[in-house]
Amino acid sequence: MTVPKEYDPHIIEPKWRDSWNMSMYHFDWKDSTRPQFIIDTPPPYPTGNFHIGNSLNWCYIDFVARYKRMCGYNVMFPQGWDCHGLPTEVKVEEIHGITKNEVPREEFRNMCRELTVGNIEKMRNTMLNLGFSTDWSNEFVTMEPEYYSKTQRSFRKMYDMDRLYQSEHPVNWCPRCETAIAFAEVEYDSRETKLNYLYFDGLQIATSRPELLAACVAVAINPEDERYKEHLGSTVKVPLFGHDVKVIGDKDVDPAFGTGVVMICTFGDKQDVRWWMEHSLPLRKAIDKSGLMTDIAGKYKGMSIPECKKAIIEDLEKEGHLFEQKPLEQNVGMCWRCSTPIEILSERQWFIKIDTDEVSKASNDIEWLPEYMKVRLDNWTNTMEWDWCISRQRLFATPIPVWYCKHCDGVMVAKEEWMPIDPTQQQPPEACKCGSTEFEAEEDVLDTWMDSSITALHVSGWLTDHEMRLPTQLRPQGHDIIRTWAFYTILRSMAITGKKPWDAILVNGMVLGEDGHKMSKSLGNVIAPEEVIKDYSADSFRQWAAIGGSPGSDVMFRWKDVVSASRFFTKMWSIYRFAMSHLEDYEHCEMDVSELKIVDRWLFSNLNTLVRSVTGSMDDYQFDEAFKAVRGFTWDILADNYIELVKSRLYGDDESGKKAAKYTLYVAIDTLSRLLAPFAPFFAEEMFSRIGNGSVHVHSWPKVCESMIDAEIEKSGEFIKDVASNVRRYKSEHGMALNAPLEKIEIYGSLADITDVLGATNSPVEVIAGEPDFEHVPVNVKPNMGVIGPKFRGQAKDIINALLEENPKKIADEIAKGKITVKVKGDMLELDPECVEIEKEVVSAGRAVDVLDIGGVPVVIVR
RNA sequence: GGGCCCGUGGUCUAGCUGGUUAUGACAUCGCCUUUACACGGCGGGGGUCAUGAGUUCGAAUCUCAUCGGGCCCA
Repeated sequence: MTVPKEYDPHIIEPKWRDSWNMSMYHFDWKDSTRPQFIIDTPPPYPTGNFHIGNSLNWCYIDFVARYKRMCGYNVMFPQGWDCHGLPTEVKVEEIHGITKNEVPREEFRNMCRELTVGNIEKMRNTMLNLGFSTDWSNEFVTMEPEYYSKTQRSFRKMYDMDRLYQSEHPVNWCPRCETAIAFAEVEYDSRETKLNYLYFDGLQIATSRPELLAACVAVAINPEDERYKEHLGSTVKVPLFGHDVKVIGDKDVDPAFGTGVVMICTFGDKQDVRWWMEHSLPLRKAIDKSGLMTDIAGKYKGMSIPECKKAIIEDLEKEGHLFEQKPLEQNVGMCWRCSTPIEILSERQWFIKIDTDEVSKASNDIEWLPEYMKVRLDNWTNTMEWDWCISRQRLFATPIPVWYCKHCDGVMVAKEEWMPIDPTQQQPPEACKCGSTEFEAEEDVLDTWMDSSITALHVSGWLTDHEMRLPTQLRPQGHDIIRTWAFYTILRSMAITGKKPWDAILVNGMVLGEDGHKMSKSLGNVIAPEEVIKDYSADSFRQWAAIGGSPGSDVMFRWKDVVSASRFFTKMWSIYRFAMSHLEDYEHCEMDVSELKIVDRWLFSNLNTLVRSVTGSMDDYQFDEAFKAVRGFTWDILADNYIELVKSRLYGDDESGKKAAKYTLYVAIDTLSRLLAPFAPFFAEEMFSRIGNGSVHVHSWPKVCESMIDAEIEKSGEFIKDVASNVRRYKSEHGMALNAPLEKIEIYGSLADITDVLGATNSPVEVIAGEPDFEHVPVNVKPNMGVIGPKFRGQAKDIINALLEENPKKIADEIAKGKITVKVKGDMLELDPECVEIEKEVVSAGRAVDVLDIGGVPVVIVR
């Protein structure tokens, strides 16, 4: 049982990674004795790079999974991959030097699949290196038939429930990606643009989008606006294009903005859509799907939006319609993937009806950690105006399982038993109601959130032979996708099953770079978890994740945190090595408290307090608190004090004292390896491997032994510790070697057991009852605010001042008699002794000794 | 424009159901080779708790305002 001098994570971590039997982390579908703990793990997008933000979140998940497993839960920590999406399409085009339309649809989709498979492999590898206790028997891949058939079946089910419909409706459109996108995919950024003042016949209007003049369908004013009241209901001519539009009134028009007259276009922005619907205005499409001007733009047809804007402004100026331009700060909606400004186009799309009440109700029934994150979902839910557009004009995604009859206007939605199915590759096995067998396939595909919003259903066994185990217990995710993933998952779970998807949602923060900014390639502050593993270790990385901050808050990545993490392991290893050197032929068996020394019991009292507080912190998902407590105990209590105090016993001849110290060390090491297991699975396993049977990860979480927690023992132990450390300091201050003996140490108090004081100071110790034969001078009166404040309230301040002016000796004498009399503003007041504390100083009376005051007990050192 | 979070020694942070001397880490300075560890031990210096007002005997903690930072949304 040799313990190497140094802990080398680059040997130990791969050793355990490669030898662990991962089936110990599998969820048992048949087990009904243990409570289930199913985690709705986020399925990352397979970019091939498992980045630090993912890693932080996965560390949190793994802390929970390992902890719950040790506490006796039947834990499922599944792993999914959210494969579909545009970035992969773009990457494939780049790698193969093609555009998606140059190869057959299916071939292109295969190229995407191939790239994704490789990327998943790379990310899986990082996860294994980080020591996650993933349940690989519950892995899912959204592009695989097994999964996307569920996406398609969910489509069919919601269609049957009448929660899904097809309609022509304005949608957010990215002209670069040439697809519709949902509101959740729109990001806003402020840009400087110009507000153009134009003449519409006699009316002056202000617009930031003159290129949409061709799409102008009305002019609106505020009905209360006295300046324009007479124009209400009249008609004006649109400059350059010459079509007539009506002047309508709407209270949402801000009279203070521009001229107080706005033009309504189909569509310039979301407000236009509101007005368009409210006033039943006609539709004029001036921009096509590629972001080019259409026929109705006349001579501007075929121009891009910026080109058209420039040309129209020139023409307006030339013809005298433009009379002013002012700079305008504007928030522009952009595609979250490519940052292209979005347009609002009216297109035939598939939508899911949004029942905001249902979502709110479910959200109220879910525990939000931290709680304030719930507000973000509520704000989003309460401002929903349109339904969720779920169709996309892309290739690499779940096909919409629909055909259109070529002979009638019948829509054929695939039956569940036909799924998975790609309508562009297969014809429906049935004829249309009209008898025709000629169909046109729906070429649109589903929004990828349609795949990922059923993860909770998927992992809980929906549509399998297993018993359905919804709700899951925990959804861990970032706050950046509350309005998407969290919102859609709740919506879909409620719609399909009527159940909430999870009991609790744990929201993690973002990882910031060392400069305090969000990590991004352009700022050059990106750190890959693999770098940290290479330079330090996975356990050190995990420790950074644990102590960086409480979940929900953004966490800064700092190398020095990783360094101090690895120092902790060095320290722990050194403690471990020391303990093991004394435990070589140790056989563990239970020991009675009576056989333990005060210092041992002091250690046990602290250890059990530690277990209690760490357990509480873990239950509250406060990993930073939990780990800091473990670290504090290990370093301050175990290493700096306990070990120093028991060394003399361990090296000495007293067998019973030695045995007690060994027992204590053994239990401390065993307990610490279990407490560390969720955080540092490799290190804990290495520790445990020499003292326990099998993997620490299948053992139980330590239980608190309440009877070992004893305030009296802690006080005595603390006193011994203080004597030892004060004597240590005394020797240091007097230039003595720390193991140099003193002539004698006299303790004026009571102490049942001086063994460890003796050992730690290497000096004779005498405990003497009573007062030392030199002066014991009260030097300070300390009013006890906690007692005086609530008792005397308004008078408190005067009492305190009066006390401070009194002679400390007089007060001390009065305390001895049980009553303190003090003169406050002329009145004599009686106070209880508990109202003050007296600080005393021990003054040696000419003897050649030094006196230390340790917690009020005089300790005399004779050199 | 609305909502949410935050402002504590040089840096990061704990405390924030009000109570005496504000926690810890890193950095810094001084001392120390002590049979686990110098990636260590012991000790020191360094804080108008963003600002202002209010409530209170008493405010880092509660209330309001102001300033500053971040995030989400319109």
